[in-house]
Amino acid sequence: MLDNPKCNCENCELKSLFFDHVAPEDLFDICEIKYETSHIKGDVIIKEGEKINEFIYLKEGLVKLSKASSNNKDQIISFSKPFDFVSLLSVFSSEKYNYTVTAVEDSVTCLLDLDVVKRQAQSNSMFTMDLMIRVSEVSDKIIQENLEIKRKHLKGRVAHVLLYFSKHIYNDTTFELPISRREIAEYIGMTTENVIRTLSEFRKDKIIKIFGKYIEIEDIKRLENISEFG
Amino acid sequence: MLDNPKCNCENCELKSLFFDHVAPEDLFDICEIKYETSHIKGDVIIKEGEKINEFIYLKEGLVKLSKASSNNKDQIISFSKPFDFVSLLSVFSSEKYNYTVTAVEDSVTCLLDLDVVKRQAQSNSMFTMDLMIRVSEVSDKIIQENLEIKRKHLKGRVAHVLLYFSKHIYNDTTFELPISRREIAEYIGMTTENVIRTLSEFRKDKIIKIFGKYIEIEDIKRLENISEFG
DNA sequence: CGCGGCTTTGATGTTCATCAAGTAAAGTGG
DNA sequence: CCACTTTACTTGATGAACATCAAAGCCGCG
Repeated sequence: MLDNPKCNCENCELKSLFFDHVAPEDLFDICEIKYETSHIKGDVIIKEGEKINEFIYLKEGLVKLSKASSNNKDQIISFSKPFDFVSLLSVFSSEKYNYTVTAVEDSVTCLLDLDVVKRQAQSNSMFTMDLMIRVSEVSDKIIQENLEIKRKHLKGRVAHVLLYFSKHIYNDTTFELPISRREIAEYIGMTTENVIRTLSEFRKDKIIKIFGKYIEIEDIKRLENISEFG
Repeated sequence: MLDNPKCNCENCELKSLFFDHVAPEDLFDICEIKYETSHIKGDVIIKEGEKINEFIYLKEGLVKLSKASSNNKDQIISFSKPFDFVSLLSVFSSEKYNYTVTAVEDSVTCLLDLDVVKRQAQSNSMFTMDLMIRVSEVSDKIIQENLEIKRKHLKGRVAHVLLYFSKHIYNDTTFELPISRREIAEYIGMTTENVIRTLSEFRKDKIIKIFGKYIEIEDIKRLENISEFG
């Protein structure tokens, strides 16, 4: 029964994140109703204000969490890859999504009916405990990251973002920036022009190399120094 | 048994927040080991870095949640009164407290042994669900509040803080500011001098009256306008 | 009483946003 | 596939917003 070709949740690498403490037969029920969706870069996965009907989690890719502000300016709250999941945020405290989630790389999400998940949560305390720990971790990360950025100036913030993608997302000193200069600006709360100026300055100072969206960190020590004290 | 004079949790006005779904006998066990503590204004209730041994919640008063930054500057993350509880944040995702909690008004906290609470959480899914909803709400509030502040300029931020205390904390257009000008600055990410200048400006423009820590909002419409667009 | 922290105001300089203008890249419809 | 349009990127010049420095009065507390 668990070999049902439609249901490969047993082998899902994310299973242990949420479903370690769910009985196989319950997992099968959940799995039966799941819905996997592919999104290409730029796709809006969740729109703020929409009613929450599903429990959504990210299987592959990279997404941004944002909120529309006045005069069509967005604020980017955080980025998430699989394993540090985001749609958790509103799911248990609100009827509607408070934030928009957009794919910044091609992504795959898995949708579960929220009522089924809630039912499971109400009857299976170990599962609920797992969820709560996740919710707590995700929130904590966002709050801490925002504090970090807040206490820095322009250069420190740009350096911070570069190091964030290098260390936390790509594990490489060379990577393709998945977002535009404007999105960096929306994330760190500065203007696009000043983000560009700062990147150019880092280039002139031989701290990074820039080829369009491709970034190569040449002098990570100095970048870390700027992030910390600049 | 539930009339045990040492155990008045049955009548605690916070009971329904966390303990609606806890069986009376379990509640009694939890209650037996509880520890109520009074703190005067300025007392540090939780220090960042300390090991988390208790589940702490605020019964009375007002506290601030902060984090020490470099060169002895603090960043204030949020304020909490009873019912929107804060120590929840780290409790389930970390071994140690990530933030410092300080009383900004005389406060009373109730401490429960964390293991006992965790044991309850692991066996009582409705209780865990209640907790999770709380964690989710608290985090969401903090994130949203920080976004609001971030998108505003100096004047808008100061106006925002005044309205925050007026509307969310005191429900009155006249109130005593529980925090110093410096703490306002630490909360909104500006300098003390500029906070003071802005308050003085509001006074000159007859938007507020200032008597030391006492604030009287004279023209709330304009203050709201400044908060929104200033 | 005097010391340290909080508050206040002014003068000055730095950081950053805004405006402008041009180039490159990427999507769009015929 | 090419002309067209839009969006992203880049640099410079200017001014506004804000931090920093300085100095003085105030208040509470040991």
